[in-house]
Amino acid sequence: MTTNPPRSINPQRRGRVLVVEDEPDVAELIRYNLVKEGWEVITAGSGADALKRVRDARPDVVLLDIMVPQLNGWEVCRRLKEDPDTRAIPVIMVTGRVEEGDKVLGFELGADDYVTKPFSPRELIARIRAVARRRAGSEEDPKRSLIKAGELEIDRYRFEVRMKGRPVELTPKEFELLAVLAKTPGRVFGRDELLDVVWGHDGFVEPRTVDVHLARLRRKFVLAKLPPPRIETVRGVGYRFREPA
Amino acid sequence: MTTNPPRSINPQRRGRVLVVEDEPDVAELIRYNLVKEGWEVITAGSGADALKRVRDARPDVVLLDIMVPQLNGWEVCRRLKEDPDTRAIPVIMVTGRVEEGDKVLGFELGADDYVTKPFSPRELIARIRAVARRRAGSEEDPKRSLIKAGELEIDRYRFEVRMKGRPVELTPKEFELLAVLAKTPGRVFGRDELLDVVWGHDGFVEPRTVDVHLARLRRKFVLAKLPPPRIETVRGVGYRFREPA
DNA sequence: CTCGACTGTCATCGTCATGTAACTCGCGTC
DNA sequence: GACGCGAGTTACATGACGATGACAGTCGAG
Repeated sequence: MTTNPPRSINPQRRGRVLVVEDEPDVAELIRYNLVKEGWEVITAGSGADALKRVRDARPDVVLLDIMVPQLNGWEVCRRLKEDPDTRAIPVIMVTGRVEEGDKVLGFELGADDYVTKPFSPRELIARIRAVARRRAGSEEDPKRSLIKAGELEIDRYRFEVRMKGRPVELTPKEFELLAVLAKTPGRVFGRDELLDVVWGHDGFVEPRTVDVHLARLRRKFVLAKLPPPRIETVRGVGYRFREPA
Repeated sequence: MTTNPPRSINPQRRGRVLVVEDEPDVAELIRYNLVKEGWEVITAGSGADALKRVRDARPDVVLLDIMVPQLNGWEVCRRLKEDPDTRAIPVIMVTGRVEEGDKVLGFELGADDYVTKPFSPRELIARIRAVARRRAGSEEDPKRSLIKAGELEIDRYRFEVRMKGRPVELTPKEFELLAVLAKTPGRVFGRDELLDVVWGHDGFVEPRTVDVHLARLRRKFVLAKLPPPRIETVRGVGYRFREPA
């Protein structure tokens, strides 16, 4: 895909992206890459401006830097998600640093995805495509961040996991790991892959660390006298969540 | 082991990295750390040299210092990304300064990531891993990861093989062997060829080892009371997966 | 500041995947 | 039938890999 040489300019209309970014260099960089991929790009330099542009330009995706003047990214996101009229528009947050709390906070406020600086153009495109596709497919589910697998329920919205109806307290990393695995049952995730998805791209972490977190995850279920989630180890490859089938 | 040197068995094969760096000390430091992690490292001391090495050594990742003689890093990156033949190879820029403008420029030229000096070995490894993995993933269509041959299904996505709908547990080598053979039915693969594809170019393995793995492969099907896959032995030549025709 | 929660890394240990040699078997030719 | 070659099979040593426990560092709450 990335190696499509004969792609002409604007091969197909992909949609409209609102880029909220106060730093002109970065904004221009993003615009350049998006336009090259066939997206229509509009920009806003401040939070207040962003809200205005959303209303009159109705973008398909909002790319939202956290540190913008007038209204910060969190606030803009919150307001967008409050308004029934704009709630359905996917928001991708752009953060300069990965702070654990931020990630949780972001999801609570309804952000649909995250990118942390520095990011590669490829990554950015991929995420925009993903959320845009998600919206196109199922128009309504900001609240369907609820994953069910047999007796297991994972509620991203509340940051809560229940097994047989009983809640299990997990740390952010454990939670994310479980959520990612359970979201695509049967699929095997390599350690590096999990690091990418869960830790993001700023984490310089040993792949083995994944093991440790999974061990802790499993133990918490056992200590709560509950059956642990069906996370299987695929030796030499990675981990997988067993399908309920 | 009587006929083999006692050591030099690579712990794990990760891939090949081209390090473009004119300062020998730095280059050596990087090499040391990468080799320790199981990477194969080749080096280039100038931009012109780098381009040459990329063409004949086909690295999986290029680590590119900006300030190298003859052609600077930007230029090397631009040329790599211009050539359809090398465009897909991920490039990580190494910059001495934290200039925002540099980052932008780097991305416009197609760099996939960058690190700024001074960087920790860990960070370097993490980024190389991430970028290499991303490329490996993006090359293949997830739908095409499913191979079907009669009653046999090979699902790379789940790392699972099913015969008549029933899963058969295989080790990585067995899985890879079966997948390679089944992907091109009818075609005869020599042992050396299979070693190349499945084992990679690193460790030197006896060709007869292929036999052993195939034997284990077949046995696993028999033990599962399932018909073994139609892998035929072509005496004096190699093996072939019989077409379902 | 102290405490505790969370996280990342390392060392250790048991298990299993892997590579190799040795032996057996089948199939051809003389 | 003896022989030779190549493939199937078995047995075994090795070390790669994953689970787990211990420990240190970080961060935020109080």
